[in-house]
Amino acid sequence: MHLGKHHRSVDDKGRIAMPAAFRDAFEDTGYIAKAPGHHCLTAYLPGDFTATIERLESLLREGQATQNEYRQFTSSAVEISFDAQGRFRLPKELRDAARIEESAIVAGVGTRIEIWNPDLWAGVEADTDSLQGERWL
Amino acid sequence: MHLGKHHRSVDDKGRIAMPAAFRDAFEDTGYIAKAPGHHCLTAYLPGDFTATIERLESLLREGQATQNEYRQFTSSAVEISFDAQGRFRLPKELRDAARIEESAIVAGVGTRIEIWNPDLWAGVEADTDSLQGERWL
DNA sequence: GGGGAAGAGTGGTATAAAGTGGGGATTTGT
DNA sequence: ACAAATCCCCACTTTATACCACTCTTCCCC
Repeated sequence: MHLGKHHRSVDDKGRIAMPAAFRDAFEDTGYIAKAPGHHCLTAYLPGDFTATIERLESLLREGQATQNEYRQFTSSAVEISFDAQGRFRLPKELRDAARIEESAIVAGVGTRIEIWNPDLWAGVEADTDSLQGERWL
Repeated sequence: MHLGKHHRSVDDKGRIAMPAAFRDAFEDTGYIAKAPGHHCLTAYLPGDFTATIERLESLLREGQATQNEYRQFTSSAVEISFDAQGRFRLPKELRDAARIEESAIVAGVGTRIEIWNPDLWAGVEADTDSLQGERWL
């Protein structure tokens, strides 16, 4: 279970410090891919990533997903590793896709971890139209 | 069942003493998240928090809740722990969201525990328009 | 009622960890 | 061979965490 929102600087080498709260969940490596819709990126623990791939492949066999969806997801994904300070490198390709420049929001979203352009994330928080917490509080 | 209202100081490190009346209900940890509408914060026992998350995820699968609702709730949440004096640390992010500065009201609200800016809490107590206790007294 | 003990609430200090920036060697590609 | 990108260290600043000290109230028990 991943919780909490963290603002992180992105240096000119594309390095981002994984928040300590999430870091322990990763052993040595992890995976990052474009989220469907490409508004943000999603970071996966190794086990979660392979499970996601298998789920997608299963949908593919059942005709519930397209080959191009499969192509986009797998080809956007990269394996990441951490340096001695707990940082990982986000390839320029993925930074551009999510419009991430000098800083980013790393958010724990329950089952997943998302990486956002701060301005786009502000849009998520401004979306109060859907706030109807009475239903689940 | 949580009852009672307690005024607590918040020091410059964001520490708040959990009222002794509530403290025993928490074993070692608990969770705090922004309440929908963000007028206050809600503190959860570990079991209550996971139950709430599961309720929300269930609504999400059924299309009764949005991804942004899920993002807002999970990314606002933090796990808390208590020091030897029974205090927990409230991150600045959450203090700002609930406009909590040098003191706060910690109130037992039956099924949940809420944390308020004292002035905003005064507004709750001043709201006598909606008092219609005849129906349930 | 007085004295003492225990618990609750508050404040401060020291230590460890997290986050950030940068240099230089090595690799990669052109 | 050269430029660009990547990797591996090292250094510094800020923030969090653990620890210790003190006050005040409450509750016993004598």
